[in-house]
Amino acid sequence: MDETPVSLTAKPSWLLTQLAVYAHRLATDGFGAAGARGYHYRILAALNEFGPASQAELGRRSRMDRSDVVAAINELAERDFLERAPDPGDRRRNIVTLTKAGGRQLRRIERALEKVQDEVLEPLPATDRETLVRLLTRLLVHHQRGAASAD
Amino acid sequence: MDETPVSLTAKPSWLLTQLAVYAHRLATDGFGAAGARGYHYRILAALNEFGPASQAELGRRSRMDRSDVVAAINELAERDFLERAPDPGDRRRNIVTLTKAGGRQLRRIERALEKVQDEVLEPLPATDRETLVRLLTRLLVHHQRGAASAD
DNA sequence: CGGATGTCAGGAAAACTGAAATCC
DNA sequence: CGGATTTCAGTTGTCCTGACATCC
Repeated sequence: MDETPVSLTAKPSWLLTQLAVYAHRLATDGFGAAGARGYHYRILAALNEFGPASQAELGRRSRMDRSDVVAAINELAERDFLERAPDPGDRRRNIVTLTKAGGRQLRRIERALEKVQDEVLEPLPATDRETLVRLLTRLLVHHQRGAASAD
Repeated sequence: MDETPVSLTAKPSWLLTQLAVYAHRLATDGFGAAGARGYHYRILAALNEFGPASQAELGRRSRMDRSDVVAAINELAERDFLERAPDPGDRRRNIVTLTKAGGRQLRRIERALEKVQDEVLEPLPATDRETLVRLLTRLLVHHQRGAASAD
């Protein structure tokens, strides 16, 4: 059980692939500890960030397919984490709203994710963590623009 | 089709989740363009980085389950991208070796991934890209240590 | 009519579990 | 014996496609 050979000349693609696998494993554990899965977190977080929305709009904001939104919302509604009501102004749509229990569940998931985060970012000092978050934010803002909306 | 509402106060977990989905989508496209998938890339890259290895060792280095290594190696061997020979010193093991065609396939995949990378990193200037890669490298080196080896 | 929405059926790739046979 | 390796069978969660009925 000796040291792992770690290549320092590895391509960024390899870096990202390996880190993504590792982070995904930890995140899955975090979701499980909160009695949830990734789709649940993304729906709840989108509702909390941007307020009530139609299912299609939720799909855009959380980068989920509409068909998967249906299933996830069914599961969340069954546990009273959100409410689904017909839109009086547009009979095609359902307006999805976060409930108080849903807010509590979201905070539970976020606490689990913060643990995961600390674990992943453990080798970096605080300033570097901030730098990393700042860079990732810029990436997301750029790529999110024009991906959703049209409500 | 107006602007997407982008929250700048979003939690890092939300950031990472969204970016991971986006990057995964692009990476899948890249793999497809090269006639491969993620598991193939990870096996080929691990062979190229660290040289011939047993299947179990390959699984550790590429963070793959041993059972998935079997299937991926079957598919790669069928296309002559690698060779699987019994280890004369340990009859439990197969020694997997990258072929010339496998090296070419790896470079094809890497070219596709570089395109994806440029697309993802597009909003960042060169210095910020270097910073990001440096931070990610530090994370991977830290988390890789003690995850594999024992050959 | 085109376009958006909600819904359902199903597929592909990834990550994982459990078990068996073989060998050190 | 315990432990490692290869292999197979099967499960779960994610991402995606195609289709349909409904409504703007």
